Amino acid sequence: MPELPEVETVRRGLIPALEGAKLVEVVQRRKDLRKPFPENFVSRLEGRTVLRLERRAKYIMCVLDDGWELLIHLGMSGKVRIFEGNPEDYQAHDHLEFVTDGPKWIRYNDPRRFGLMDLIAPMGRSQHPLLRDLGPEPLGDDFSAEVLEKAFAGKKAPLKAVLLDQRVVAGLGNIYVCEALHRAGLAPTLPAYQADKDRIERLYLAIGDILRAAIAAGGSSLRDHRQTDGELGYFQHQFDVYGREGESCKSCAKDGRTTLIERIVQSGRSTFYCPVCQG
DNA sequence: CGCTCCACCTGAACGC
DNA sequence: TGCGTTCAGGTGGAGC
Repeated sequence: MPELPEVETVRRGLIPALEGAKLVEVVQRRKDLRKPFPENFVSRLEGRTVLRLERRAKYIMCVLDDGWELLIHLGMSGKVRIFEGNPEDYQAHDHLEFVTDGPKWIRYNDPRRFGLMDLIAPMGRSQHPLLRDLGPEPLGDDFSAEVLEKAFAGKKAPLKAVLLDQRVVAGLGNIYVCEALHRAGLAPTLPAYQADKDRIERLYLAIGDILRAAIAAGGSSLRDHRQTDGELGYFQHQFDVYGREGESCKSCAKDGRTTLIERIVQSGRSTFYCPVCQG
């Protein structure tokens, strides 16, 4: 499910409930998600205070008062909800609960269990196997057209596949890659090394524009994504291509042309694009 | 190493 | 109504 804008929406939603709050009780209902929970997960969290919530790529990092960090990845279907006080009985796939001294009740639900959690030792973030190979944050100072240019050099994989590679730039997924390529007017099938400076500059700008707009809309809700209050995200209404196979291209329509969005499969995943303005 | 494919898991949507 | 098939926002390991 969640790409950078959805994860950032969840992080922002969690701030008022978790920053400065003590975890007075942690309820863990199964031993694993995609990976096993860390050893003694509950006892290592109970009594800890959360100092800050940060985000790296699609990971939420909870910085704890003992220097350790709780790392959360939502996988495809992970959801975090915040309740005031004790919510009614738990439902299927409610795998984890955090009770704070707030008292806010934070619940992690993940039907497909592609999510994962881990504990990172103090100062261990840069060595962590899930984090160490990540590329730059697309909304951070380390990301630029030059970074893309270097990453694209010599790569004959299509732009779609290269932008999904978290080592190139961290946080994009299937939706926002499709949308960014459309906004930049680039064919998803173009071998990365063939993209010239001009196109790369457009792509760089498009990525930032799309992500900022999506965060402002609370992310995109297709099936699973919810904000932490249960509210939907709204960016799906602004999609130009994603999920719009057979519908008309909005930017072509502005130029007085009628063209239809197409769907192809690249590295096993749907790509939506306009064959005319992404020529 | 570069690249593609597949499995991991559940549920929703669709066709018959 | 029910059953089988397909697909889904991610990721890492297998395999070529």
